[in-house]
This record gives sequence, structure tokens and C-alpha cells, in this order.
Amino acid sequence: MRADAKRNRDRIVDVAREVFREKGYDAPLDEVARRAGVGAGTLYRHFPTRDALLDAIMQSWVDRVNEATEKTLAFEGSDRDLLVGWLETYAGLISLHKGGPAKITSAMGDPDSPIIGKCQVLAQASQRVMDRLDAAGALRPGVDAVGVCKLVGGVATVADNADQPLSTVRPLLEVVADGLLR
Amino acid sequence: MRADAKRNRDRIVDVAREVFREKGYDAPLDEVARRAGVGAGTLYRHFPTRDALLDAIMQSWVDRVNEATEKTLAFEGSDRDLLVGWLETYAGLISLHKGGPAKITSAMGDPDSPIIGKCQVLAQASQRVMDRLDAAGALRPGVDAVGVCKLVGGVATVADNADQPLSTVRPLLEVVADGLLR
DNA sequence: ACCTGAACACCGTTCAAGT
DNA sequence: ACCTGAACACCGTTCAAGT
Repeated sequence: MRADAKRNRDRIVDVAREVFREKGYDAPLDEVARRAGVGAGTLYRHFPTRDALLDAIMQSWVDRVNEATEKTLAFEGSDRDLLVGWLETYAGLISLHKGGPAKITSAMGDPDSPIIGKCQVLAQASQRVMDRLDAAGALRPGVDAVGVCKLVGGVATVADNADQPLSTVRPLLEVVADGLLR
Repeated sequence: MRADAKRNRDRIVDVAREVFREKGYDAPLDEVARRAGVGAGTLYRHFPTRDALLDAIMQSWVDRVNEATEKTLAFEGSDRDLLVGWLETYAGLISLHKGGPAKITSAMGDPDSPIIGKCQVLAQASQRVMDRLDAAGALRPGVDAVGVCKLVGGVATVADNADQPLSTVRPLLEVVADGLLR
């Protein structure tokens, strides 16, 4: 890749992260191009779809997911507290930008989604937490990690769609936790 | 209202119901106007916003909600079966058209929503079912009907966004039920 | 009083012309 | 090889002119 191309690509990703944070995942791409100082065509050359751009943005976010997972696994307390904590952490991770919860959760089972890789990171994180709880004999039988992701994703989507802070749905996450625990 | 105005209004509602069923709640309004044989301005005169049109469409749907509620209340079986059955019924009622679950659930706590009346019908239905379970001492303390609506709405939204049939999320509804029951 | 449909605005996407 | 930006498509919304 030519040096100027790489520079443009990087600028687009940085600017997009900013714009999406301000206006949500469905912000006009035109504005991204404008602020990045490139033509619309350049944006489309690098990222043929909005999802391709999202995927690039989420690159750095993977580290945050893994960090949060380690923290959860190191938690020393009751199984319920660990689970509720993880559900809140998970909801927070997918609610970074407006539109995120719906986007990520609906990709969560679609092998053809352009952001499937990022979903797998999340699903595996969730799996590790469930494994730990299962080893302790704390889970009801038949609980699968992807299902948990969808359930919490649904709750986060509700809060996001209604423009309400995640804290308002904490009681719902507790219901989910109680439904998952033995 | 003049006779021709009423005729146009009725035609618009009928056609919109059809178009929304075919293409979801965000189908082009242009198509509704065209199929109804009216100008775009006429549609906007009668229904200044898309939500106002939705609200009109959902008028007949209220009967169906009440019918389903009666059926649930008359159910003779275990509390868990009753609850799971209601959650599935509820999910079905809000999933009539694509986009419905998100639309209805995000309006579910916003007093300014144009479809708030329809949400209240749902919330009250949910309340009656919870009351019956509560009278039987089956519910965990602190469960409120609107919360249940949001939770199930979240699950239905997930299925709807991913273009998957509701049956795929039945296990998730069981988790919710277990979380609600004592 | 109500209707029509052209016109405008907005935004996603493409592509011919330029470097 | 990459970029620009005008041009096109699509759809929501308004409004002047008509009945």
C-alpha cells in the first residue's frame, strides 16, 4: 500500500471512531469523509461497506474485551455477583456507540457478517466466564454462551434504542442472571 | 371530515398495513401513497409522522392483545408453563411486522411516544398476568410488568434484527421465565 | 377543505477525469 | 495506484397550484 493511501486509511478510521461516538453507528459517511479530508470515493475504496469500517474501528476494542474478561475471571466473590458483574461488563462493551448493541447482537450468529470476527471474540469471552461458573456447578443445564450474549444484547439494545443509560436496565440483568443460575 | 378525505384516510391505513407487513415498519412511505392512489402530500396531511401512521394501523391489533391476555389468564396448568406461554405470546404480538419489536419496546417508557397508548395496552396486559402469578406467590419480589415487557421485547428485537423466527429464541424466554419465578 | 405532484433536501454510491 | 468531486439514485418532506 502506498504511503499516502495508508495515511488516508488511518485518518478515516480515526475520524470515523470520533464521528460514530458523537452521532452513533449510522452517522452520515459523508461527514466522515469530509472531516478526514478525503473524497467520498476514497472512503468507499478503503471500506466498501459501513460494516467494513465498523470492523476496522473495533480493532482496538478487542483488547478492552480481553482485559475485562481477565478481570472477571479473577473476581473473588459469589457466583451471582460474578455473573451479574460480567453481564454488566458485557452490556457496557457493546454499548460504546449508539446502535452498537443492535449491530453486534444481530451479527452474533450470522457467519457472513463482516464483523463476525469481533462477535467471536465476545462469544469466546462469554464462554470462558460460563465455563468457570459451570465448573463451580453454578449454572442451570443447557445454558450456552452465545445465548447469553443474545440475551444481554437484547437488554442493551432496549436501553440503547430508548436512549437510556445502561444503569436503568440493571434490574433486568439481575433477572437474567437468576434465570441462568441453578 | 369530508367523505373523500375519510375514504383516502381509510385506504392509506389499509394499504400501509399491507406494505408494512411485506417490507417492515420502515418501508418507503412513497410506496404507501402510490398504492393507495393518493399524492404524497395527502399521506402527510393525514399522518404527519410515520409513527402516527403506525398508531392508526395498530388500532385493530389491540383486540388481539386483549384476546390473547384472556386466553392466558384462563390457562390451567403450572405457573411456569403459563409464564413461558405468555412470554411467547407477548413476543409474537410485538413481532407482527419487521421492526415492530424495537419500535414498540423503545416506546415502552417514553410518555411522549406517538404510540404510547398501544404500549400501555401491552403493559397492562402484562400487569394482569403478573398479578395472577404474584397472587399465587410464584414471582420473585421486585418484578414489575414493564420490566418484563422490556426484557421480552429485547429478546424479540434480537430475533427480528437477525431475521430469525421467534422459535429460535424460545430457550432465551425460558431463561427469562426462570429468572422471574421464585 | 382537500388533493396533487413537482421540487427540495439529504445521503449513499459510482465513476470519469485528474495526479 | 490512488484520489477527487460531480453526478446519480433514493426517499422523506414541503408547498404552490388546482379542484
